[in-house]
Amino acid sequence: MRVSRLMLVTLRDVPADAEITSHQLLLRGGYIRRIAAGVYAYMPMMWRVLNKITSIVQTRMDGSGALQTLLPQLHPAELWERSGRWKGYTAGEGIMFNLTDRQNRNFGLGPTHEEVITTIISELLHSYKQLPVNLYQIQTKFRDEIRPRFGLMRSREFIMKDAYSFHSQEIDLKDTYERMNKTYKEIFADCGINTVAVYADSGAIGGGASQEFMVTADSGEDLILTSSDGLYAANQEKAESRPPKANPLDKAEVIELETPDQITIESLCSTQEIHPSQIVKVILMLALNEDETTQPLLIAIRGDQEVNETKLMNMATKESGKTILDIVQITPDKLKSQGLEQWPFGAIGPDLKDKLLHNAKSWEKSFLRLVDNSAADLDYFVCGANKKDTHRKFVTWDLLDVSPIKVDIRKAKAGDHCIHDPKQYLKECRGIEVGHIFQLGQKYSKALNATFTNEEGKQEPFWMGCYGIGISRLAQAAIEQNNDKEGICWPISIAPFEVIIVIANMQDINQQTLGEKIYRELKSLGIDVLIDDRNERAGVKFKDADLIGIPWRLVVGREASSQQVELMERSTKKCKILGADIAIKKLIKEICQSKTYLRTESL
RNA sequence: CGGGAUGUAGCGCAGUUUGGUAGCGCACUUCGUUCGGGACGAAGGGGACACAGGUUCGAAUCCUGUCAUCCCGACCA
Repeated sequence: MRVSRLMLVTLRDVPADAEITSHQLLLRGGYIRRIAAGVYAYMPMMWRVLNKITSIVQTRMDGSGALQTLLPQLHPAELWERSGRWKGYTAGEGIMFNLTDRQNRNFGLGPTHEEVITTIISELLHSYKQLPVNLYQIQTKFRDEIRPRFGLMRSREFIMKDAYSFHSQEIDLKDTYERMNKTYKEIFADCGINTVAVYADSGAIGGGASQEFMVTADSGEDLILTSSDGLYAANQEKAESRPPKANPLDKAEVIELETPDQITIESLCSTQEIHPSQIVKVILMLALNEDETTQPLLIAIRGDQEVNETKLMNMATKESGKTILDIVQITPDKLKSQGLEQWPFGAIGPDLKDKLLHNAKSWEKSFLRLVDNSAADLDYFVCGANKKDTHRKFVTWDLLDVSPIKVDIRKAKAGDHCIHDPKQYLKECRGIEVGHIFQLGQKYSKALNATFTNEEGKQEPFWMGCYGIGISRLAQAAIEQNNDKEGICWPISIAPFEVIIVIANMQDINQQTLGEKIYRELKSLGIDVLIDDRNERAGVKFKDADLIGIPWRLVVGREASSQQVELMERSTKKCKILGADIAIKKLIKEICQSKTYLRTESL
């Protein structure tokens, strides 16, 4: 390809609405154009990058035995109603774009494809003998993100590879899940990016075990906790740890403390000379259920610890048996609108009585009481007395006439000691999620009544797994991980071009002739080569080549008359003056090496 | 949706306080000189100043409303 024909438009200034490096470089290099919030056009060079990633993904997925398909983007609401996700995905802060057709039927624009694929498979496959299968597609997805940001990182229209596997037994699902885990590691390695596999919450997709693949980068939206020995890594949403040791409170008879205006842990501790770990703090929340009921939650946790909202959501769902849309705090306003008297916020103990709810207009009449292990393990502690400006000291759980459900809803933090080995502690870093694999189990097959006949001749819901990779996000994440102050340094396997030939001075006929000759030769060898034949000054061409990040740069300049060229590696800036023939040989060797690596690994 | 900020040429910005009919740098066009790290000179082209009302002899500037974009929280590949 010729730069003169590439409609290459690069920007010197950084567009004001781009915050992170990778987004700025994509815009400056002319790779993408914004059309609306979270909606981007992929320009020709970007499309080449996406195709390279796509092709790596296809090679590896095909190699793993998966079958490629293409599913519709327009989904009938009925399908989503059957799985029970229509409301959650469209109402309130739901992320599914939806519309009605001319017959007034509801449709959604596919944010994910479990419903569609499960329906198809259940219609098509009826026997365990036809299983397992693993189907994937590479396709544009739509999610009406509450806040699109960072260019392709969180866009509303994006390219994703998603795969769905169907099994007759759980063990077989686990097998495929492990194979996908391995395949993903190969895909990311092929793409030339470093990822960390972390344990993850399965979130809205639901189901059992799940793992995310993170590109580590300071701009990442997720917080990752890893153990110092490298054996454990998890998203903070999921991470488990040992709480720091509490400062034990000596045994004594319960006393009441006067604690005027000491409604925060800090003020309580400094005035009463106690340690946060000696307190059981109580947080009052409301679970807004899908069936439009509202369940008050009373959560107790040790004073020096914080609640992990994801874990809380999961435990509250499990214990209440209801689908929860959201969890919000109970505020004085909310009490008022329920026609309830005000509660002594700041001095509430785990034994707050259900009686206080009896006059509520629409809330459930008793608390769902959860206590985090950190608080449940305290022998003697300080807690609110359920009276304004009053706390109690030396309280025990036996004294309180309540039996909350013991759970882990504590937020693990950097510095906490690990579950698998108390000698190890957690460190934190940020990451960009580029892949996620899930063992869905039978969640969707049950909801959609998708069954097969098992070996005993009985109907059984399919065992399912699902596996996603954000293709367009991955492209940007690769830049976030590979750039310098001059621009992008694409890993060669996903670079839009492998080499750029820069003719330093187009006026010089020797340079032009030699440049064109090398261009033809590299092209005939199947190398993705770009030639900068623009009538620009050398400096401009060098700046552009650095900015757009082509891995190899071959400059045909002053030494062209003696067949000498300059070969530079973009990422290392290592540069050599070589005879043209030798430079070509070296290039072929370097580029083919990266390609054969790809092929041999996939066997 | 809540909190904060910004909308002036393709991009980056000034002008808004104190109303007087739009400017700078980059990019673009033409000519000349230059030609290995975003050249220089000269001459050009491009703007209903986000939109809609209002105040005024006169509005980018003042008032009201709307919309869009970005940042901080919930969502996720």
